[in-house]
Amino acid sequence: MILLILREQDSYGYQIIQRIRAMSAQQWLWSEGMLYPVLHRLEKRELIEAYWKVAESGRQRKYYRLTKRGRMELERQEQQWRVVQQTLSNLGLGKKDE
Amino acid sequence: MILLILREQDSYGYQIIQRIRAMSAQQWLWSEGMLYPVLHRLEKRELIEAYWKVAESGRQRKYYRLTKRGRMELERQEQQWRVVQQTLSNLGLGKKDE
DNA sequence: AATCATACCTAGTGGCACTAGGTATCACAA
DNA sequence: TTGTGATACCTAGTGCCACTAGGTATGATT
Repeated sequence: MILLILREQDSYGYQIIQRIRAMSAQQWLWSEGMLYPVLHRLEKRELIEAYWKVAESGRQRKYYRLTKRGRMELERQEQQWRVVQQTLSNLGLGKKDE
Repeated sequence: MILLILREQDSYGYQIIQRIRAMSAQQWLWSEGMLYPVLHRLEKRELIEAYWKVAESGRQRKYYRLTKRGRMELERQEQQWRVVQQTLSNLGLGKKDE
């Protein structure tokens, strides 16, 4: 999800959480304590990279950018996702119990 | 996935693995070491229940049956799944990088 | 008799999801 | 001016669980 968000545009932790919350119709309320370790892990794997930037508000924000490796990883995961979807669909997901 | 399989019909460990393998076009190769602990956990949560049965082959097999609670849990998870799908779709999953 | 497929199982490890904190700045109200 | 809420970053600790790597046993095939 983070990689998807960063493919749209560079973003920062707090905003990523808001975005997920909004896109899930308030169904997913990711805590910050969850997010930042994930971001750092993604950075370590060189799927994303960080840079500091001062917003118009005057606040420092740590923006993240998708790297080339990140883009490749995202494609790999989209492929995997299709397998998951296809498999669950084959197993009758969504169909009512007869 | 296990609950989905058991909604179709009662099944046993070894067969469940084969089924997942087949339904995923050989993309998912679940090990038995993975499966059995999960089955036991589901049983403990009373989402499934086990019974021994002798197959025509003469072998003892431990069949699992979906319980009422299991059926309810499966519906809950299908709901969750729709949220996940919708959210990822909203975030542009599947769309090519522009 | 050996090997393969079937059929069940447990122990151990490492990673990670999640909770529960902490720090700091800015805006705004009491 | 202090206190509250939103913004914005972070770490430590716990406990579960995904996964690997084993083990046992039977029936069928070679």
